[in-house]
Amino acid sequence: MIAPPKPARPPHILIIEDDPVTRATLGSYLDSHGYKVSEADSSERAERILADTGADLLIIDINLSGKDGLEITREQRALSEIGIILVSGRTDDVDRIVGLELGADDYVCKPFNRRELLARIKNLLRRTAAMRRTGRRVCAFEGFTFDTTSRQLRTADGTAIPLTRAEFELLRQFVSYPGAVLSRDRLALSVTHRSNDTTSRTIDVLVRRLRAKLNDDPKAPRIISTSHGEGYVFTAHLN
Amino acid sequence: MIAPPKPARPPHILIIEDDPVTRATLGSYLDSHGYKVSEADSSERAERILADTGADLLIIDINLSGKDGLEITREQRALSEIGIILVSGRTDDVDRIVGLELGADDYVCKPFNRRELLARIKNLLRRTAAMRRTGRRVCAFEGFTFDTTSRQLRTADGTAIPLTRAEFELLRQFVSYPGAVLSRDRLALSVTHRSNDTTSRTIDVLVRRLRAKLNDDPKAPRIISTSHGEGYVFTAHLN
DNA sequence: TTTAATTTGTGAAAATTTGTTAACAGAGAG
DNA sequence: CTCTCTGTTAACAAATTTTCACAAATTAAA
Repeated sequence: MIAPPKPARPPHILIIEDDPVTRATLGSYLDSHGYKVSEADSSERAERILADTGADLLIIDINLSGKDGLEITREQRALSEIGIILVSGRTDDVDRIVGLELGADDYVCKPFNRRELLARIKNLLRRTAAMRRTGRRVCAFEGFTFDTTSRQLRTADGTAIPLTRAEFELLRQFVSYPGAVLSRDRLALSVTHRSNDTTSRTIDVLVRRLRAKLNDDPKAPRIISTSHGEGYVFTAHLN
Repeated sequence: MIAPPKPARPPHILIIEDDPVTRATLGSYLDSHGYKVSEADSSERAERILADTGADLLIIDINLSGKDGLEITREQRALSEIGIILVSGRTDDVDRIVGLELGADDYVCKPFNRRELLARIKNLLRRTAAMRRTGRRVCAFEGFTFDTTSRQLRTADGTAIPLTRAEFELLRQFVSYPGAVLSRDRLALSVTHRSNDTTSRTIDVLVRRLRAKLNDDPKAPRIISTSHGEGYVFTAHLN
């Protein structure tokens, strides 16, 4: 068995805020403190970013047009243990309590002190990092989230796509070694229970089925590419 | 090898507050919500309690005579990852920021809303749960609570679901090793003491009955997933 | 460029494993 | 002793995985 490499990367913070000034100011402040920052002006954009790249922590303005911050909180908390900090323009007890009871980790009112928010972010990331270690490992790519603990693959809108054991093992291998060409032999090692000879088409058939579930066209693959004569490569952008 | 049952505790909250009225009011409120509550009027008594019984979460008044709340925060954070919520009579930006930067998870100002504080406590305990999980006797998942001491399974509304001995042993194995694939052989070992019977369908039938009691659809399982050719996995996330 | 050799994609059948129902034996309670 | 409940087994249905035959694509050679 091969140990999965764990590249150290800065925590990824997604700011969901429709006021451009607040968003940009906060974004550059967090960026200057070494975080990877993404910005979204609506729930749709946010969901897109989460599906594509995932995030470690969400900073959500509660007063968004369209789907509001509380709704996003409810949905995301149902899907994962991601850190959530709500930001509101009003000092409203009801909003605050509802937000916290939906599972938001924190609630700060504008105008907030940036240094205070940074301290809260640090503490929350420490907590969620600890949880990630003992808990689940989930990654996101091309509009899918893949949770290796609950063995679930979901689309951006949260629909679960059932995977068979072999499909799950295969995808787990791929996301563990993104960008690396994996030979059929090696893939078979983690997927199959039988001793496979070189003429076996098992992996090819499995790749085909997995591609179908990922809506990946074999003639122009974006997620699992074929490396002729060598094997297959996971070519989607991870996290 | 079957893991021996270890002692469980409901979350233990230690209130460090020198005003007797605030302390007693908050204490009985949290007690009525099912937490184990201890009270201390000084850092000395708090340290004594922590040394004697430990705690999962500290609620600390920042303005204590003698060693103050910030000092306690610094010391405890150096010692452990215990949850810390600071309470202050003043709305003071400096105190708040210093407290948070020392590693306090939260900071609330008096007069605080009890329901809000309860929500914050719940969220924080959920975050620190991963660290306390080792050796729990009671666990919760997907709307169920499972008590390995009283051998009871309950739904969210408190309805008891009777489990047979075999079903109980099976579920205990699953919650003891969440996310791990458990072979039929191993499961059979803990359920009955007849092992190495490859043609037996006993475990399958038991899993089916357990799934039925947990309302888990075998075609899209969320709690007990099948790992074809290997066994079964507990895939719900433990709260 | 054309052709041959090799590799990959595809659909479906075969082999294997799991899900389901019902019946059966034995332990324990009354 | 009879009755109920639990665990086990058998038989068959359904799902998963492997194998196979052949089409399509890619590479190498002429």
